[in-house]
Amino acid sequence: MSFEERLSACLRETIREAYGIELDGVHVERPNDAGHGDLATNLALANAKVFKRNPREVAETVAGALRAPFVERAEVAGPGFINFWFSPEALHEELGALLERGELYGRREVSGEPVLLEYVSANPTGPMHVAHGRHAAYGDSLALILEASGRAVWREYYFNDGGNQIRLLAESVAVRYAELLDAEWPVSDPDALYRGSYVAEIARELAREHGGRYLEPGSEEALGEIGEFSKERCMADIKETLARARVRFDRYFNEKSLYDSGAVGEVVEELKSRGHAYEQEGALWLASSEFGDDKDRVLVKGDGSYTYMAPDLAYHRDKWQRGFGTAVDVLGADHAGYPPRIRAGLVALGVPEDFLDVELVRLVKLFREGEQVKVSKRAGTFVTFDELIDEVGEDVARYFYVRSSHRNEMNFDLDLAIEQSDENPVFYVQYAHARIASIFRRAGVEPGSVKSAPPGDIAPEERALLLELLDFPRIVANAAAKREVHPVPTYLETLATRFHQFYTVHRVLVDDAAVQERRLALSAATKNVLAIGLDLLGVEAPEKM
RNA sequence: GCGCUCGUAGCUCAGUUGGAUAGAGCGUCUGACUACGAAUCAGAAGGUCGCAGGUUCGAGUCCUGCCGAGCGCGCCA
Repeated sequence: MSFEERLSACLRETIREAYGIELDGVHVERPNDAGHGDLATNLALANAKVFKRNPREVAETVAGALRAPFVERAEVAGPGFINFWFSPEALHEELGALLERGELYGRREVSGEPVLLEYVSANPTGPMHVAHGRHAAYGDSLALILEASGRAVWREYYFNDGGNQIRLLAESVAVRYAELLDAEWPVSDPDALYRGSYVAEIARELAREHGGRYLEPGSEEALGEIGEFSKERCMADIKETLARARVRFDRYFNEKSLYDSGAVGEVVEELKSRGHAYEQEGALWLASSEFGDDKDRVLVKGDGSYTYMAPDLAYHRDKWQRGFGTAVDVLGADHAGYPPRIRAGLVALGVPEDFLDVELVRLVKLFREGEQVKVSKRAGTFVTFDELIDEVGEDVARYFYVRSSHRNEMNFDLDLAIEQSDENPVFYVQYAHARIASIFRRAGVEPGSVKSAPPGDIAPEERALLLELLDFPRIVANAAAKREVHPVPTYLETLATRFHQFYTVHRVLVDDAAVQERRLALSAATKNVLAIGLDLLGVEAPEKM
């Protein structure tokens, strides 16, 4: 149990004894100002109405009556805050416990129902671009953070290969393919075609591998084959990029399999039989407005084909049937209208309303030389995730993406990212790790072998560093609960700062054996937490830089 | 028009149930390497937290209105 939790419990106990009052919870927090103690509480102020007494008087009473073995000193300050300082013995005990936990520090035992996390889910109609990169970095780190917080996570990538996107890709490739072979492929709408250079590349590969075998302009069958080929190429390319960015998935789920298994048809029939679908103007509608959506949605179009809603509902029902307790979809903010309608459909199918959670990731705005770059896949004016990694490297790319909240729009200045990539904050954090590794090399000690620290007075810089280290489990738990990744980089930068400050003032390798042992313990703990934290972000923790 | 989200330093961003003097990085300026890595540290400058009200002992945080930006409101996904 953390100091926060223990102190909070002690305070409730003290208040129960002193006033006979049972408070629901006592809020304890780390003050911004080190002069305000290691922990502080505003309980006397926050509960002034309950106590019906002057907050300062309550604070004095509580501070005087508190019995908490790890607290050395409690002081009343300001209008009624109580500030607490830990005893050196308790701090050393915590440091020892941290070292003992090793790489499991900050992790909770896995329990509860597994969560299915779906992210990226880019359709295989081209390479991943920088916005997909943000989804990949956020999703993968979120999965790691959820796992650290004790949730079992299954990662899934869903892609549409049943609709007309693939057909459009096929036509785009077919036109180029025909050109290569001095022929012409007729298309209904030339302006709708994809134009990126990858289209021509796929066409070249098609010609190289299969020659003129599919050169049957206008043939639907040939187009289907070209679509298959193109889709496979794009998917392979996407998987390669994901692997490069250290983004993992347990399963790639394709839309087509839902048609093949009959799941789509089943869902539509079930909605009909449950009385939540009706025919109108030649189409079949889902009565989603009965379940909180703004309006009803079309499930089956007038021409008999399904809208995306049908397979999507089949997919999400499949998630539910597979026994997951929660499904979290990571989607682009331009899909904001999606959650209410898909949730409505699920409720209509008898799936609990809170089964599906959605995290919307905001747009990535690209800038080049101060000017915004309009991204268009069809026009081919986009920057790929691969190109970004080429420029700045995997670590910078991943760190940069998750450093800011996914709920906010991100301005990505390419020139700045490239120019400043050697001053990126990720190196600041990595440097702290490498610096510590260097100390241990010099000392001839294995960091992992340090399991305890001798007690003794500690300097303010050491205390500040240690308190920061002890805050890590709370950071992970909060990040998981709020499904945010960015608190982790923020924390790591603060931790790195605490270490650099400590390092500047105190020498680790000194003659006094007890002092050296304690500082090595502190350094080993810092190295451990930095490595764990960076790992949650998919970033390397280097021994040397 | 209706709905949702957002607005914090020149730039990119943090800010823990509402708490004490709103913090980092980059950029600018000034210092610090003859013992463990200067990819570092110390300091300075830089803010009406979009604007105006309200609730509260206390508001960047909660409520209302306004201004500005983005997204949604398809038989597209």
